[in-house]
Amino acid sequence: MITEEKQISIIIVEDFKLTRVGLRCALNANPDLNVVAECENAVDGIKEIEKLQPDVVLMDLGLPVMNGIEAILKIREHSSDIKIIALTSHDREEEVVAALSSGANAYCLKDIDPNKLADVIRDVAQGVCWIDPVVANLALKSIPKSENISMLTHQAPEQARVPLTEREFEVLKHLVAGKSNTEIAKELIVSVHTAKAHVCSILQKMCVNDRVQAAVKAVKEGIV
Amino acid sequence: MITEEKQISIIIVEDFKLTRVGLRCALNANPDLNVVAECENAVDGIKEIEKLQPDVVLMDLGLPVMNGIEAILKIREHSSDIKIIALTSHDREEEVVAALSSGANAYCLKDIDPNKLADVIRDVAQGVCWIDPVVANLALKSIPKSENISMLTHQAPEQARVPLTEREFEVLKHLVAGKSNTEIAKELIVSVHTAKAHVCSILQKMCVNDRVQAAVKAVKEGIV
DNA sequence: GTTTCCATTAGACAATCGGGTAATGTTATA
DNA sequence: TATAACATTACCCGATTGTCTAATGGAAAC
Repeated sequence: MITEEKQISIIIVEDFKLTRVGLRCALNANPDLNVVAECENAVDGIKEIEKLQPDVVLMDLGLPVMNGIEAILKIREHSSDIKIIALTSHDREEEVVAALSSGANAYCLKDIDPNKLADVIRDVAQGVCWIDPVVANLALKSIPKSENISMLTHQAPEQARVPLTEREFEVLKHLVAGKSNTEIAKELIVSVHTAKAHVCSILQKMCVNDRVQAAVKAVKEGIV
Repeated sequence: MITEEKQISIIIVEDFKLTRVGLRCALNANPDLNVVAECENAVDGIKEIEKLQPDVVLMDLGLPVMNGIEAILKIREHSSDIKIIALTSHDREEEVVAALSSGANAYCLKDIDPNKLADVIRDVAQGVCWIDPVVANLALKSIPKSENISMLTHQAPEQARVPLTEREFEVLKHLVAGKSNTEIAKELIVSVHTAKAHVCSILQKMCVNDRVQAAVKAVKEGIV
Protein backbone atom coordinates (compact mmCIF):
# COMPACT_ATOMS: atom_id res chain seq x y z
CA MET A 1 0.00 0.00 0.00
CA ILE A 2 2.75 2.41 0.89
CA THR A 3 4.82 2.93 -2.19
CA GLU A 4 7.57 5.49 -2.46
CA GLU A 5 8.33 5.79 -6.10
CA LYS A 6 8.79 9.54 -6.11
CA GLN A 7 9.84 12.21 -3.73
CA ILE A 8 7.44 13.73 -1.25
CA SER A 9 7.51 17.52 -1.37
CA ILE A 10 7.24 19.28 1.97
CA ILE A 11 6.70 22.82 3.16
CA ILE A 12 7.61 23.76 6.70
CA VAL A 13 5.76 26.56 8.47
CA GLU A 14 7.44 27.31 11.78
CA ASP A 15 8.45 30.53 13.45
CA PHE A 16 11.59 29.41 15.24
CA LYS A 17 14.46 29.47 12.82
CA LEU A 18 16.38 26.86 14.75
CA THR A 19 13.53 24.39 14.64
CA ARG A 20 13.01 25.14 10.98
CA VAL A 21 16.60 24.43 10.10
CA GLY A 22 16.59 21.35 12.26
CA LEU A 23 13.52 19.99 10.55
CA ARG A 24 14.89 20.66 7.10
CA CYS A 25 18.20 18.98 7.83
CA ALA A 26 16.58 16.00 9.44
CA LEU A 27 14.09 15.52 6.65
CA ASN A 28 16.39 16.19 3.71
CA ALA A 29 18.63 13.45 5.01
CA ASN A 30 15.95 11.15 3.59
CA PRO A 31 16.33 10.80 -0.16
CA ASP A 32 12.59 10.42 -0.66
CA LEU A 33 11.73 13.59 1.21
CA ASN A 34 12.21 17.04 -0.23
CA VAL A 35 11.68 20.23 1.72
CA VAL A 36 10.72 22.69 -1.00
CA ALA A 37 10.09 25.72 1.17
CA GLU A 38 10.28 27.03 4.72
CA CYS A 39 8.18 29.86 6.04
CA GLU A 40 8.37 31.67 9.33
CA ASN A 41 4.76 32.79 9.38
CA ALA A 42 1.36 31.62 8.25
CA VAL A 43 0.80 34.29 5.61
CA ASP A 44 3.94 33.43 3.72
CA GLY A 45 3.20 29.79 4.31
CA ILE A 46 -0.19 29.96 2.67
CA LYS A 47 1.27 31.79 -0.32
CA GLU A 48 3.99 29.23 -0.81
CA ILE A 49 1.59 26.37 -0.36
CA GLU A 50 -0.76 27.71 -3.03
CA LYS A 51 2.16 28.27 -5.35
CA LEU A 52 4.10 25.07 -4.84
CA GLN A 53 1.27 22.65 -4.04
CA PRO A 54 3.37 20.42 -1.81
CA ASP A 55 2.39 16.91 -0.83
CA VAL A 56 2.74 17.59 2.87
CA VAL A 57 2.76 20.67 5.08
CA LEU A 58 4.36 20.71 8.50
CA MET A 59 2.38 23.36 10.33
CA ASP A 60 3.45 24.71 13.65
CA LEU A 61 0.38 25.57 15.70
CA GLY A 62 2.01 28.19 17.87
CA LEU A 63 2.62 30.82 15.26
CA PRO A 64 2.31 34.52 16.03
CA VAL A 65 -0.30 36.76 14.36
CA MET A 66 -2.14 34.11 12.39
CA ASN A 67 -1.88 30.87 14.25
CA GLY A 68 -1.62 27.42 12.82
CA ILE A 69 -5.27 26.52 13.12
CA GLU A 70 -6.34 29.60 11.23
CA ALA A 71 -3.76 28.76 8.63
CA ILE A 72 -5.08 25.22 8.29
CA LEU A 73 -8.59 26.54 7.77
CA LYS A 74 -7.32 28.91 5.11
CA ILE A 75 -5.45 26.15 3.32
CA ARG A 76 -8.47 23.88 3.41
CA GLU A 77 -10.59 26.53 1.71
CA HIS A 78 -8.74 25.90 -1.48
CA SER A 79 -7.30 22.45 -1.33
CA SER A 80 -8.23 19.17 0.19
CA ASP A 81 -5.45 17.12 -1.34
CA ILE A 82 -2.55 18.62 0.54
CA LYS A 83 -1.79 16.70 3.69
CA ILE A 84 -1.23 18.74 6.80
CA ILE A 85 0.71 17.65 9.86
CA ALA A 86 0.04 19.80 12.90
CA LEU A 87 3.19 20.31 14.93
CA THR A 88 3.20 21.57 18.45
CA SER A 89 5.25 21.48 21.59
CA HIS A 90 2.42 21.10 24.02
CA ASP A 91 -0.73 19.05 24.32
CA ARG A 92 -3.66 21.32 24.95
CA GLU A 93 -6.81 19.38 24.35
CA GLU A 94 -8.75 22.10 22.58
CA GLU A 95 -5.85 22.56 20.21
CA VAL A 96 -5.71 18.91 19.25
CA VAL A 97 -9.38 18.72 18.45
CA ALA A 98 -9.42 22.11 16.78
CA ALA A 99 -6.49 21.23 14.56
CA LEU A 100 -7.95 17.93 13.45
CA SER A 101 -11.44 19.28 12.91
CA SER A 102 -10.01 22.18 10.97
CA GLY A 103 -8.46 19.85 8.47
CA ALA A 104 -5.15 18.57 9.79
CA ASN A 105 -4.36 14.97 8.85
CA ALA A 106 -1.93 14.30 11.64
CA TYR A 107 -0.79 15.66 14.97
CA CYS A 108 2.78 15.43 16.18
CA LEU A 109 4.56 16.72 19.22
CA LYS A 110 7.85 18.41 18.49
CA ASP A 111 9.86 16.05 20.58
CA ILE A 112 9.25 13.32 18.04
CA ASP A 113 12.26 11.40 16.81
CA PRO A 114 13.32 12.80 13.43
CA ASN A 115 13.37 9.40 11.81
CA LYS A 116 9.95 8.68 13.17
CA LEU A 117 8.75 11.99 11.78
CA ALA A 118 10.01 10.94 8.37
CA ASP A 119 7.99 7.75 8.68
CA VAL A 120 4.94 9.71 9.69
CA ILE A 121 5.36 12.02 6.72
CA ARG A 122 5.48 9.03 4.39
CA ASP A 123 2.34 7.63 5.97
CA VAL A 124 0.49 10.89 5.93
CA ALA A 125 1.45 11.54 2.32
CA GLN A 126 -0.49 8.36 1.57
CA GLY A 127 -3.46 9.72 3.45
CA VAL A 128 -2.96 8.07 6.80
CA CYS A 129 -4.25 9.82 9.88
CA TRP A 130 -1.51 9.73 12.53
CA ILE A 131 -1.89 11.09 16.02
CA ASP A 132 0.82 11.28 18.65
CA PRO A 133 0.41 8.91 21.60
CA VAL A 134 0.28 11.76 24.08
CA VAL A 135 -2.84 13.20 22.51
CA ALA A 136 -4.33 10.19 20.74
CA ASN A 137 -6.80 9.56 23.53
CA LEU A 138 -8.00 13.14 23.45
CA ALA A 139 -8.64 12.91 19.75
CA LEU A 140 -10.41 9.58 19.98
CA LYS A 141 -12.54 10.74 22.86
CA SER A 142 -13.77 13.65 20.80
CA ILE A 143 -15.31 11.32 18.26
CA PRO A 144 -18.97 11.20 19.13
CA LYS A 145 -20.51 7.85 19.98
CA SER A 146 -22.54 6.77 17.04
CA GLU A 147 -26.09 6.95 18.23
CA ASN A 148 -26.91 3.79 16.36
CA ILE A 149 -24.10 1.49 17.36
CA SER A 150 -26.69 -1.14 18.00
CA MET A 151 -27.55 -1.05 14.34
CA LEU A 152 -24.02 -2.11 13.61
CA THR A 153 -23.84 -4.67 16.32
CA HIS A 154 -25.83 -6.97 14.13
CA GLN A 155 -24.80 -6.35 10.57
CA ALA A 156 -26.34 -3.61 8.53
CA PRO A 157 -27.27 -4.34 4.95
CA GLU A 158 -24.45 -3.37 2.66
CA GLN A 159 -25.84 -1.01 0.09
CA ALA A 160 -23.76 -1.88 -2.92
CA ARG A 161 -22.72 1.60 -3.92
CA VAL A 162 -22.09 2.10 -7.58
CA PRO A 163 -18.66 3.63 -8.11
CA LEU A 164 -18.32 6.92 -9.96
CA THR A 165 -16.24 7.05 -13.10
CA GLU A 166 -13.22 9.32 -13.23
CA ARG A 167 -15.05 11.87 -15.30
CA GLU A 168 -18.04 11.86 -13.02
CA PHE A 169 -15.69 12.39 -10.13
CA GLU A 170 -14.29 15.47 -11.82
CA VAL A 171 -17.77 16.79 -12.40
CA LEU A 172 -18.65 16.10 -8.79
CA LYS A 173 -15.78 18.22 -7.58
CA HIS A 174 -17.00 21.16 -9.62
CA LEU A 175 -20.53 20.52 -8.49
CA VAL A 176 -19.44 20.64 -4.86
CA ALA A 177 -17.73 23.93 -5.62
CA GLY A 178 -21.18 25.25 -6.43
CA LYS A 179 -20.67 25.57 -10.15
CA SER A 180 -23.58 25.45 -12.54
CA ASN A 181 -23.81 22.93 -15.34
CA THR A 182 -22.77 25.63 -17.78
CA GLU A 183 -19.71 26.48 -15.73
CA ILE A 184 -18.79 22.84 -15.31
CA ALA A 185 -19.09 22.35 -19.06
CA LYS A 186 -16.85 25.33 -19.70
CA GLU A 187 -14.33 24.07 -17.18
CA LEU A 188 -14.13 20.61 -18.72
CA ILE A 189 -14.39 21.95 -22.25
CA VAL A 190 -17.46 19.95 -23.17
CA SER A 191 -21.02 20.88 -24.05
CA VAL A 192 -23.62 21.63 -21.45
CA HIS A 193 -25.41 18.48 -22.49
CA THR A 194 -22.44 16.41 -21.46
CA ALA A 195 -22.17 18.11 -18.12
CA LYS A 196 -25.84 17.53 -17.52
CA ALA A 197 -25.53 13.89 -18.50
CA HIS A 198 -22.73 13.40 -16.00
CA VAL A 199 -24.60 15.18 -13.24
CA CYS A 200 -27.65 13.07 -13.94
CA SER A 201 -25.56 9.94 -13.73
CA ILE A 202 -23.94 11.11 -10.51
CA LEU A 203 -27.29 11.74 -8.88
CA GLN A 204 -28.49 8.27 -9.74
CA LYS A 205 -25.32 6.54 -8.61
CA MET A 206 -25.26 8.44 -5.35
CA CYS A 207 -28.94 7.74 -4.80
CA VAL A 208 -29.88 11.36 -4.29
CA ASN A 209 -32.54 13.58 -5.78
CA ASP A 210 -30.66 16.76 -6.58
CA ARG A 211 -27.24 18.35 -6.74
CA VAL A 212 -27.50 19.81 -3.27
CA GLN A 213 -27.88 16.38 -1.73
CA ALA A 214 -25.04 15.12 -3.88
CA ALA A 215 -22.77 17.94 -2.75
CA VAL A 216 -23.62 17.49 0.91
CA LYS A 217 -23.14 13.74 0.72
CA ALA A 218 -19.83 14.20 -1.04
CA VAL A 219 -18.58 16.60 1.60
CA LYS A 220 -19.83 14.51 4.49
CA GLU A 221 -18.23 11.37 3.16
CA GLY A 222 -15.06 13.20 2.36
CA ILE A 223 -15.00 12.33 -1.31
CA VAL A 224 -13.91 15.71 -2.54
CA MET B 1 9.95 8.23 21.50
CA ILE B 2 9.33 4.88 19.93
CA THR B 3 11.52 2.43 21.76
CA GLU B 4 11.48 -1.29 21.20
CA GLU B 5 13.28 -2.80 24.12
CA LYS B 6 10.89 -5.67 24.69
CA GLN B 7 8.49 -7.77 22.67
CA ILE B 8 5.01 -6.61 21.90
CA SER B 9 2.41 -9.27 22.71
CA ILE B 10 -0.47 -9.60 20.31
CA ILE B 11 -3.80 -11.36 20.24
CA ILE B 12 -5.57 -11.91 16.93
CA VAL B 13 -9.34 -12.15 16.78
CA GLU B 14 -10.44 -13.16 13.32
CA ASP B 15 -12.89 -15.70 12.04
CA PHE B 16 -11.17 -16.77 8.83
CA LYS B 17 -8.53 -19.30 9.66
CA LEU B 18 -6.51 -18.46 6.60
CA THR B 19 -6.31 -14.80 7.49
CA ARG B 20 -5.48 -15.74 11.06
CA VAL B 21 -2.60 -17.94 10.05
CA GLY B 22 -1.41 -15.38 7.56
CA LEU B 23 -1.36 -12.68 10.17
CA ARG B 24 0.48 -14.81 12.68
CA CYS B 25 3.16 -15.83 10.21
CA ALA B 26 3.64 -12.33 8.93
CA LEU B 27 3.85 -10.84 12.40
CA ASN B 28 5.97 -13.51 14.05
CA ALA B 29 8.55 -12.94 11.36
CA ASN B 30 9.31 -9.80 13.33
CA PRO B 31 11.45 -10.62 16.35
CA ASP B 32 9.89 -7.83 18.39
CA LEU B 33 6.34 -9.01 17.80
CA ASN B 34 4.84 -12.00 19.50
CA VAL B 35 1.42 -13.41 18.70
CA VAL B 36 0.38 -14.98 21.98
CA ALA B 37 -3.08 -16.13 20.98
CA GLU B 38 -5.50 -16.42 18.10
CA CYS B 39 -9.25 -16.59 18.44
CA GLU B 40 -11.88 -17.27 15.87
CA ASN B 41 -14.70 -15.52 17.67
CA ALA B 42 -15.24 -12.57 19.94
CA VAL B 43 -16.24 -14.55 23.02
CA ASP B 44 -13.04 -16.57 23.10
CA GLY B 45 -11.16 -13.43 22.19
CA ILE B 46 -12.41 -11.52 25.18
CA LYS B 47 -11.55 -14.40 27.50
CA GLU B 48 -8.03 -14.69 26.16
CA ILE B 49 -7.53 -10.96 26.29
CA GLU B 50 -8.57 -10.80 29.93
CA LYS B 51 -6.30 -13.70 30.77
CA LEU B 52 -3.21 -12.79 28.80
CA GLN B 53 -3.42 -8.99 28.88
CA PRO B 54 -1.71 -8.46 25.55
CA ASP B 55 -0.22 -5.16 24.44
CA VAL B 56 -2.17 -5.10 21.22
CA VAL B 57 -5.34 -6.74 19.91
CA LEU B 58 -6.01 -7.18 16.22
CA MET B 59 -9.78 -7.20 16.07
CA ASP B 60 -11.65 -8.17 12.96
CA LEU B 61 -14.86 -6.19 12.73
CA GLY B 62 -16.76 -8.64 10.59
CA LEU B 63 -17.11 -11.42 13.13
CA PRO B 64 -20.22 -13.55 13.28
CA VAL B 65 -22.49 -13.60 16.34
CA MET B 66 -20.79 -10.92 18.39
CA ASN B 67 -19.14 -8.52 16.01
CA GLY B 68 -15.95 -6.60 16.48
CA ILE B 69 -17.49 -3.39 17.71
CA GLU B 70 -19.43 -5.14 20.42
CA ALA B 71 -16.23 -6.93 21.36
CA ILE B 72 -14.30 -3.67 21.57
CA LEU B 73 -16.92 -2.21 23.88
CA LYS B 74 -16.68 -5.30 26.08
CA ILE B 75 -12.91 -5.11 26.21
CA ARG B 76 -12.98 -1.45 27.12
CA GLU B 77 -15.25 -2.17 30.06
CA HIS B 78 -12.32 -3.73 31.85
CA SER B 79 -9.19 -2.32 30.38
CA SER B 80 -8.10 0.88 28.82
CA ASP B 81 -4.42 0.07 28.46
CA ILE B 82 -4.75 -2.60 25.84
CA LYS B 83 -4.39 -1.14 22.38
CA ILE B 84 -6.94 -2.27 19.84
CA ILE B 85 -6.48 -2.24 16.11
CA ALA B 86 -9.73 -2.60 14.18
CA LEU B 87 -9.27 -4.73 11.09
CA THR B 88 -11.75 -4.84 8.29
CA SER B 89 -11.98 -5.54 4.63
CA HIS B 90 -14.37 -2.79 3.71
CA ASP B 91 -14.78 0.87 4.43
CA ARG B 92 -18.26 1.54 5.67
CA GLU B 93 -18.41 4.94 7.22
CA GLU B 94 -20.54 4.07 10.20
CA GLU B 95 -18.21 1.25 11.05
CA VAL B 96 -15.13 3.44 11.11
CA VAL B 97 -16.66 5.95 13.44
CA ALA B 98 -18.30 3.30 15.58
CA ALA B 99 -15.06 1.38 15.99
CA LEU B 100 -13.06 4.43 16.97
CA SER B 101 -15.68 5.80 19.30
CA SER B 102 -16.04 2.39 20.90
CA GLY B 103 -12.44 2.38 21.90
CA ALA B 104 -10.30 1.23 19.00
CA ASN B 105 -6.94 2.93 18.73
CA ALA B 106 -6.38 2.26 15.08
CA TYR B 107 -8.22 1.24 11.95
CA CYS B 108 -6.63 -0.85 9.21
CA LEU B 109 -7.94 -2.35 6.03
CA LYS B 110 -7.00 -5.96 5.54
CA ASP B 111 -5.17 -5.33 2.33
CA ILE B 112 -2.43 -3.57 4.25
CA ASP B 113 1.11 -4.64 3.58
CA PRO B 114 2.24 -7.04 6.34
CA ASN B 115 5.40 -5.11 7.01
CA LYS B 116 3.41 -1.93 7.23
CA LEU B 117 1.06 -3.63 9.65
CA ALA B 118 4.02 -4.51 11.82
CA ASP B 119 5.00 -0.86 11.83
CA VAL B 120 1.50 0.15 12.73
CA ILE B 121 1.46 -2.31 15.60
CA ARG B 122 4.67 -0.85 16.94
CA ASP B 123 3.21 2.64 16.70
CA VAL B 124 -0.08 1.70 18.24
CA ALA B 125 1.62 -0.16 21.07
CA GLN B 126 3.13 3.21 21.96
CA GLY B 127 -0.31 4.78 21.92
CA VAL B 128 -0.37 6.24 18.45
CA CYS B 129 -3.70 6.60 16.73
CA TRP B 130 -3.32 5.28 13.17
CA ILE B 131 -6.07 5.33 10.59
CA ASP B 132 -5.92 3.85 7.12
CA PRO B 133 -5.83 6.36 4.25
CA VAL B 134 -9.02 5.01 2.77
CA VAL B 135 -11.04 5.92 5.82
CA ALA B 136 -8.94 8.66 7.41
CA ASN B 137 -11.10 11.39 5.97
CA LEU B 138 -14.23 9.79 7.34
CA ALA B 139 -12.73 9.61 10.80
CA LEU B 140 -11.47 13.18 10.74
CA LYS B 141 -14.78 14.46 9.43
CA SER B 142 -16.54 12.95 12.40
CA ILE B 143 -14.59 15.07 14.83
CA PRO B 144 -16.96 17.87 15.70
CA LYS B 145 -15.91 21.43 15.06
CA SER B 146 -14.99 22.92 18.38
CA GLU B 147 -17.56 25.58 19.01
CA ASN B 148 -14.86 27.82 20.38
CA ILE B 149 -12.53 27.52 17.46
CA SER B 150 -12.73 31.27 17.24
CA MET B 151 -11.10 31.42 20.64
CA LEU B 152 -8.06 29.81 19.17
CA THR B 153 -8.21 31.82 16.00
CA HIS B 154 -8.12 35.47 16.87
CA GLN B 155 -10.12 36.10 13.74
CA ALA B 156 -13.58 37.64 13.51
CA PRO B 157 -12.73 41.21 12.55
CA GLU B 158 -11.94 40.36 8.96
CA GLN B 159 -15.04 38.33 8.17
CA ALA B 160 -17.73 40.37 9.90
CA ARG B 161 -20.24 37.73 8.95
CA VAL B 162 -23.87 38.59 9.23
CA PRO B 163 -25.56 36.13 11.57
CA LEU B 164 -28.51 34.13 10.35
CA THR B 165 -31.84 34.55 12.07
CA GLU B 166 -33.44 31.58 13.75
CA ARG B 167 -35.88 31.14 10.94
CA GLU B 168 -33.17 31.32 8.33
CA PHE B 169 -31.26 28.73 10.27
CA GLU B 170 -34.25 26.41 10.10
CA VAL B 171 -34.51 26.96 6.40
CA LEU B 172 -30.81 26.31 6.02
CA LYS B 173 -31.14 22.93 7.69
CA HIS B 174 -33.81 21.90 5.22
CA LEU B 175 -31.76 23.33 2.39
CA VAL B 176 -28.79 21.21 3.43
CA ALA B 177 -31.09 18.22 3.47
CA GLY B 178 -31.56 18.85 -0.23
CA LYS B 179 -35.15 20.00 -0.04
CA SER B 180 -36.62 22.29 -2.67
CA ASN B 181 -38.16 25.63 -1.80
CA THR B 182 -41.57 24.08 -2.19
CA GLU B 183 -40.70 21.30 0.22
CA ILE B 184 -39.18 23.70 2.70
CA ALA B 185 -42.31 25.82 2.55
CA LYS B 186 -44.48 22.80 3.18
CA GLU B 187 -42.27 21.73 6.08
CA LEU B 188 -42.40 25.12 7.76
CA ILE B 189 -46.04 25.64 6.85
CA VAL B 190 -45.47 28.85 4.96
CA SER B 191 -45.87 29.84 1.34
CA VAL B 192 -43.22 29.16 -1.27
CA HIS B 193 -42.63 32.85 -1.49
CA THR B 194 -41.56 32.94 2.11
CA ALA B 195 -39.21 30.05 1.71
CA LYS B 196 -37.68 31.71 -1.31
CA ALA B 197 -37.26 34.96 0.57
CA HIS B 198 -35.42 33.19 3.36
CA VAL B 199 -33.20 31.28 0.98
CA CYS B 200 -32.39 34.48 -0.85
CA SER B 201 -31.46 36.13 2.42
CA ILE B 202 -29.34 33.15 3.44
CA LEU B 203 -27.39 33.26 0.21
CA GLN B 204 -26.60 36.91 0.69
CA LYS B 205 -25.63 36.58 4.32
CA MET B 206 -23.42 33.59 3.62
CA CYS B 207 -21.84 35.34 0.64
CA VAL B 208 -22.52 32.52 -1.78
CA ASN B 209 -24.12 32.38 -5.20
CA ASP B 210 -26.44 29.43 -4.93
CA ARG B 211 -27.91 26.89 -2.57
CA VAL B 212 -25.29 24.28 -3.34
CA GLN B 213 -22.53 26.55 -2.11
CA ALA B 214 -24.60 27.43 0.92
CA ALA B 215 -25.13 23.76 1.75
CA VAL B 216 -21.48 22.88 1.29
CA LYS B 217 -20.35 25.83 3.36
CA ALA B 218 -22.82 24.95 6.09
CA VAL B 219 -21.60 21.38 6.24
CA LYS B 220 -17.94 22.31 6.13
CA GLU B 221 -18.32 24.84 8.90
CA GLY B 222 -20.35 22.42 10.92
CA ILE B 223 -23.37 24.71 11.24
CA VAL B 224 -25.96 22.04 10.66
C1' DG C 1 -15.40 -9.98 -33.20
C1' DT C 2 -18.95 -8.86 -30.42
C1' DT C 3 -20.46 -6.86 -26.36
C1' DT C 4 -20.26 -3.76 -22.75
C1' DC C 5 -18.99 0.51 -20.63
C1' DC C 6 -17.91 5.25 -21.03
C1' DA C 7 -17.83 10.03 -22.86
C1' DT C 8 -19.90 12.81 -25.84
C1' DT C 9 -23.62 15.51 -28.11
C1' DA C 10 -28.47 16.93 -29.05
C1' DG C 11 -33.39 18.57 -28.50
C1' DA C 12 -37.23 19.16 -25.79
C1' DC C 13 -39.92 19.89 -21.56
C1' DA C 14 -41.73 20.61 -16.98
C1' DA C 15 -40.13 22.09 -12.74
C1' DT C 16 -37.36 24.79 -10.02
C1' DC C 17 -34.34 28.53 -8.88
C1' DG C 18 -32.62 33.21 -7.93
C1' DG C 19 -33.27 38.10 -8.34
C1' DG C 20 -35.97 41.94 -8.66
C1' DT C 21 -39.61 44.97 -6.20
C1' DA C 22 -43.19 45.76 -2.93
C1' DA C 23 -46.44 45.30 0.66
C1' DT C 24 -48.17 43.75 5.39
C1' DG C 25 -48.09 42.48 10.26
C1' DT C 26 -45.40 41.38 14.47
C1' DT C 27 -41.98 42.09 17.82
C1' DA C 28 -38.30 44.02 20.08
C1' DT C 29 -35.39 47.88 21.35
C1' DA C 30 -34.31 52.58 21.78
C1' DT D 1 -43.86 55.93 20.66
C1' DA D 2 -41.04 55.32 16.96
C1' DT D 3 -37.76 52.95 14.58
C1' DA D 4 -35.70 48.90 13.17
C1' DA D 5 -35.54 44.08 12.32
C1' DC D 6 -37.91 40.06 11.09
C1' DA D 7 -41.42 36.92 8.98
C1' DT D 8 -44.67 36.74 5.73
C1' DT D 9 -46.87 36.99 1.12
C1' DA D 10 -47.15 38.17 -3.81
C1' DC D 11 -45.93 38.68 -8.89
C1' DC D 12 -42.76 38.56 -12.78
C1' DC D 13 -38.98 36.86 -15.50
C1' DG D 14 -34.87 34.90 -17.22
C1' DA D 15 -31.80 31.23 -16.18
C1' DT D 16 -30.99 26.75 -14.52
C1' DT D 17 -32.06 22.03 -13.43
C1' DG D 18 -33.20 17.24 -14.02
C1' DT D 19 -35.16 13.77 -17.02
C1' DC D 20 -36.14 11.78 -21.26
C1' DT D 21 -34.91 9.64 -25.70
C1' DA D 22 -31.41 8.91 -29.10
C1' DA D 23 -27.23 8.69 -31.45
C1' DT D 24 -21.96 8.26 -32.15
C1' DG D 25 -17.18 6.85 -31.38
C1' DG D 26 -13.59 4.83 -28.57
C1' DA D 27 -11.80 1.53 -25.42
C1' DA D 28 -11.75 -2.45 -22.74
C1' DA D 29 -13.36 -7.14 -21.84
C1' DC D 30 -15.12 -11.48 -23.19
